[in-house]
Amino acid sequence: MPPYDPSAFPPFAVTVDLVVLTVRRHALCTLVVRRGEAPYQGRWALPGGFVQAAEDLGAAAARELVEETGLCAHDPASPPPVPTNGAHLEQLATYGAPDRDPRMRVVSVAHLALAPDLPAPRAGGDANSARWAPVEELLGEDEAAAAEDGGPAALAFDHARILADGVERARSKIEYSSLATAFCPPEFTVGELRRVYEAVWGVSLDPRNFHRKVTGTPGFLVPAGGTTTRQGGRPAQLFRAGGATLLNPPMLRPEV
Amino acid sequence: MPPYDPSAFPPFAVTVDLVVLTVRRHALCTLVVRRGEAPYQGRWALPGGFVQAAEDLGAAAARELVEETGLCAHDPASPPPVPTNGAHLEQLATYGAPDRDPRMRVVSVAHLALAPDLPAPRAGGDANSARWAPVEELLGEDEAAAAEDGGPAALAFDHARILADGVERARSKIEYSSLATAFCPPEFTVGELRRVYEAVWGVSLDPRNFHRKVTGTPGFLVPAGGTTTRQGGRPAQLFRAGGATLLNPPMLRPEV
DNA sequence: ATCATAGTCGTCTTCCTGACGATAAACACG
DNA sequence: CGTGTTTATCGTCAGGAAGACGACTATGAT
Repeated sequence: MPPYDPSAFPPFAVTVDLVVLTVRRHALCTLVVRRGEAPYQGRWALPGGFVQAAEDLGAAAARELVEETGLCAHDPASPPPVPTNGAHLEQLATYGAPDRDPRMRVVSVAHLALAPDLPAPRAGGDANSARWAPVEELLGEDEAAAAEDGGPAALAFDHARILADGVERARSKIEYSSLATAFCPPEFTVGELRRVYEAVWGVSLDPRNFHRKVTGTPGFLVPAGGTTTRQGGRPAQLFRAGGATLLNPPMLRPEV
Repeated sequence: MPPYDPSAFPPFAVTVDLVVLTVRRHALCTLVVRRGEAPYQGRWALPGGFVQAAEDLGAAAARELVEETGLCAHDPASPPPVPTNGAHLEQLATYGAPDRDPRMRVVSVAHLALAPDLPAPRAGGDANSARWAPVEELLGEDEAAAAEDGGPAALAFDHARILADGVERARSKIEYSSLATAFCPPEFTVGELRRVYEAVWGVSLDPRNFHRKVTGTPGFLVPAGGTTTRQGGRPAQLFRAGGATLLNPPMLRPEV
């Protein structure tokens, strides 16, 4: 079989970028790394890197995730061979505007990862430093903050758009799936899960109705057996994520 | 600014593939073209092509759509400059397994297009012929048909997976958005819209409850003023798609 | 002992949906 | 010209889910 005529198509570089989300101190945060070189030197950017020659896109994303956070991706398709603390990882979207990188034509396949609260990130590879940044701070979700912080806090390349798309994906997907449990440790309480919803959506939910909803949906939560008082107050029952991945009827996001 | 070191990353070819869906004779159909060259010579495949050097991904998809169908893509972000018959076009997912094309490393950014019923497709460019094929026939959605037709009807490359993902996206997205109107002509009746849902989901819906639902959702449908009897029976009121793009509460897909 | 905090169980009202009866307006046929 | 068929549209009713909110429980802090 003849190979493609190299003059028939332009060469591209293909990268993966990661939107790694977690909930820290009641706020939705994302992992950003400081760029050490031009362009956008010194600016914050999403972690990412080149896809290698014989590497699948999802594998490249999982590799970058390990390099940046030590998290082992929990691909729903192939169960993890290593019983480590796993994060949810899924493809988000692909960004390939011709001028998105001034050096050459780069197409980036963005992935979305959801992780429980982690210790301070370890800077990996080519990143000078890394941190968890509240997405509200990076995106300037209210107009005033956007006009004020928009300049200095703005992310490199088109990463603000990628981050916004990833946040929107997470916000909508926890409505109708059990994805919010990916933000929680393996065992968690109903209140901790509720605080995840409140942080991701930026709302406050009625604890009683939330409790009725999640405990009344078959297969969503399974009791883990113990209780905990790590949140203070009355001891709360510990749960584990159940087998159900789809939430029907969905959790309703409040209007305002 | 120095360009990238060409040895630092492997070169990729980037293509766009299209899942073009329409409803024909009560069945969900997709556009497929017959391959004229190896590999998979003579097999059906999704239409697609290389992304050009200075072309955005969405623009490449829109260009391929015009070449294959004559449809002008209706990008929600940028309103169409040409008032032609527009189709909905959105990015679907990206497929880049290292061995998905035996000739070289190809990453394909698949797009999903929804169009009203069209006349017979015109074969464009490098395609020997093109046709609208029922997705049930291509995917073999019941096990018996899959075992029987699986061999000869199977699509080239990983296009069966891409098509399945596109169909699933369409099926879920018409639940909570007004996307089903993209399958209809500019003016349509409630019954025609219901038949779209029935064809895409493969179910039958109660006409009375469906009518109550779509006419009771503010901003979903706006009366166009006339009536039609093109479906037979009592004349039905004509509607146009309203401004509301999100359907809340969503249309519920029946269990079975 | 008292208070603050968080969790859990109920109740009530409202809204939405599914099931289905009934009527209306066209056409096809004898 | 009536009758049957088809499709559209309006109404009614019961069941379920969700929002609002009261009440009680079990911890730790002071």
